[in-house]
Amino acid sequence: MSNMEASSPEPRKRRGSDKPTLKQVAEAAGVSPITVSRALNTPGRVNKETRRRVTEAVEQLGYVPNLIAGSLASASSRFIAVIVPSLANAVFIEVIKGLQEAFEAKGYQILLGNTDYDLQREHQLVRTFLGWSCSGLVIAGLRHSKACQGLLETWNKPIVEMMELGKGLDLNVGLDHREAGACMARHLLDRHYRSIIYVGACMDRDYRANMRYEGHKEILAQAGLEAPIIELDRLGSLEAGAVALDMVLEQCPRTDAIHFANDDLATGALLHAQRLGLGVPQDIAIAGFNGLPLGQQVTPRLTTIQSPRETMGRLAAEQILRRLNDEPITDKQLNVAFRTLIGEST
Amino acid sequence: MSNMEASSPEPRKRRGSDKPTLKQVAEAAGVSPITVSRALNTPGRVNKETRRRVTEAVEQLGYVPNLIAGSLASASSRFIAVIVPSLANAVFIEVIKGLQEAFEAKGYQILLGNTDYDLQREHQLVRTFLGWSCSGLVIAGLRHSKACQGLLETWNKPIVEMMELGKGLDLNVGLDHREAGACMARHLLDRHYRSIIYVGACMDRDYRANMRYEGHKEILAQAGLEAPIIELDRLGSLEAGAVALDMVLEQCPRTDAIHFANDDLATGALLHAQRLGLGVPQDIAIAGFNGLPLGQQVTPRLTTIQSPRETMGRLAAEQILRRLNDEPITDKQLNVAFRTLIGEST
DNA sequence: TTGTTTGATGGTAGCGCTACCATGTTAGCG
DNA sequence: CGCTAACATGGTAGCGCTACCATCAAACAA
Repeated sequence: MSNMEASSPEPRKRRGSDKPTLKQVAEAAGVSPITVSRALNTPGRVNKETRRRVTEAVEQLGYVPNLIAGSLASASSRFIAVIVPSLANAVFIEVIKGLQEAFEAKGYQILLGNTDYDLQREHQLVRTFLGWSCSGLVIAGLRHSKACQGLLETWNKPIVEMMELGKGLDLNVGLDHREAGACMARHLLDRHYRSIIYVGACMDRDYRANMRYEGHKEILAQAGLEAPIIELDRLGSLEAGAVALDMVLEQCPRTDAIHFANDDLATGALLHAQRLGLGVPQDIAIAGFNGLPLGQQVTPRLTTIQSPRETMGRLAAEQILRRLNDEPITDKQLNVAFRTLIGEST
Repeated sequence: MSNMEASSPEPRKRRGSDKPTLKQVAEAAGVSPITVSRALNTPGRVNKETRRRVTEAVEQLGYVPNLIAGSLASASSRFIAVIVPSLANAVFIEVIKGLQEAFEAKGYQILLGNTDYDLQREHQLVRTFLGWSCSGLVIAGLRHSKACQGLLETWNKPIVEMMELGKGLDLNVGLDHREAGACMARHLLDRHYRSIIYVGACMDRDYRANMRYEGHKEILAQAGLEAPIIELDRLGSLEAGAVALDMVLEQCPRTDAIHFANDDLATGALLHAQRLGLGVPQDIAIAGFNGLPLGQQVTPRLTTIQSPRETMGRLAAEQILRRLNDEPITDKQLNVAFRTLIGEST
């Protein structure tokens, strides 16, 4: 009567947690698993009474749907990959906020990746995120490594490249950095500054700051002026701005205006000028880029360019969502407008 | 010869993308799928030559592992859920940075959720994240809705509740807000301020600010002083700080010191005082909480309390990682030290 | 020799869910 | 009354991967 397998009465100890599954909910509710699935995902397609029984069973068992299994079966995960070069920069944080709000409202979950301005790391992140069957991808910048570019080209889901303007892989939401730099340069010339220096931080990596410098340089050239530049080899911060001011005062004492690559640097310099007893703008004028709240609260208020950060995030999200819902996209390339904020610092 | 099924020669059009799978890599490399899996996940367990053939096939096919399938099969996802009340606050951003760096280095991916200080939303996020089979959870605060608490209690993976100190569900990393508030109150008394007002923002939601107020109140009471408080009904910001200063000047003109719930408010007030031509600290002293860089760059420097934000994130991550690696945990409750930064604003 | 360990590989059987098709039931229509 | 459409539900067959066990050869000890 006993057989050879008697020593192993249970089929086999398997992996997996002991959490209730859809099947158990189905049994408890007296329906088939597929009906439970429908009751949870497309309630409209299920009879009201059945739905009630299902929700009851869910509550009673404390069932939490296994989203991983669902994603595998449906080959889509409601993840949106977001890849930015830095979290230290308030600009990206605000863009992310815009993205987060727009996507969360539609039930998408953001997977956040941070490249630290390293294209190798960017490629790695893209690979990983593709592995999660993301529904879409938002990435900062138009420049990627060749391998990464190839990976993205064959990926047939919506992609937004943001922050800068240009023709990219798929969708694009950005602002014209060259024009922004030119704009501020024009303003400084209008105010009769003639010895203008540009100060940036890590511009080999933050190449968008370099694009602004190009615009700046072009305008100065048209006015027959040189466009000297100082590059710091540390990321922008208030402290770095203070250091930069010292460098300018020492190396180019006749400078009458500094065009900073961002508000952190500019505000740091402005506060440092106060400590040094320098008048802004009488002794030296200071301009920034981004329009962070900070710059608008110091005295004198910082002249800067308001970049629409949350808006950029929101627009990027809307473009992706439009694609995902098969809605028409009128313009694959969105030029987000910026605004010049004239403070008293110039 | 023909049969009834002839009209459907192919088995059936199935879902799923056309991306290469592990199986195809295995065929290309002339090994079994399981060997490919091992070659990718535990290269040490595979012969060197076999490994080479596999990597070659991977490269050639452009294979990207489907992490969703892997997670389902292994019932673990290398996701870490991180739930914070707000992304608008620089404090949480820095904590997240600390978490991100520590987890990313070990190959974990953060799933970020934002409750907007809403316990209902928190519960919803926890449910969703549990559905992703996260390996661990980091959540801000010790207070959760009852349902959420229940869900977490039965979840047998590492949890860190952070930001505040106390006995929680599992692990805890935080600072003693009551003591921090007391500390600053003592400092203000030392400096002979006697008419001290506390100013907070949305303290029903930001209850940790309230804990600091409790500490503040206790110290003042010991000195026989009242502890008046003004609560703003908007979140902390530079602008809100300016508004708050106006309120204090109007409602309690004899105030000689303001203890703000955070640096944003305090710095906003400080800058506004300058605009009004008020001397800080001669006319009014100002103190904050957090030790954000901003407050250390204004003149006078802000007196504040340095909360170890990135450290808190890093420590939280380390606790989780220790659990995940079955390393011993000496203390389930970590009290992160804070430091009083005395500026010239008091 | 025989037994035991180690190293490399493979086969089987799911993980928990949803896409796809099929079925039955009721309503609507000429 | 037959025919179609709409609704409600169920069965089957995977999604792409890994846990678990088994196998087989080579190495080594007794």
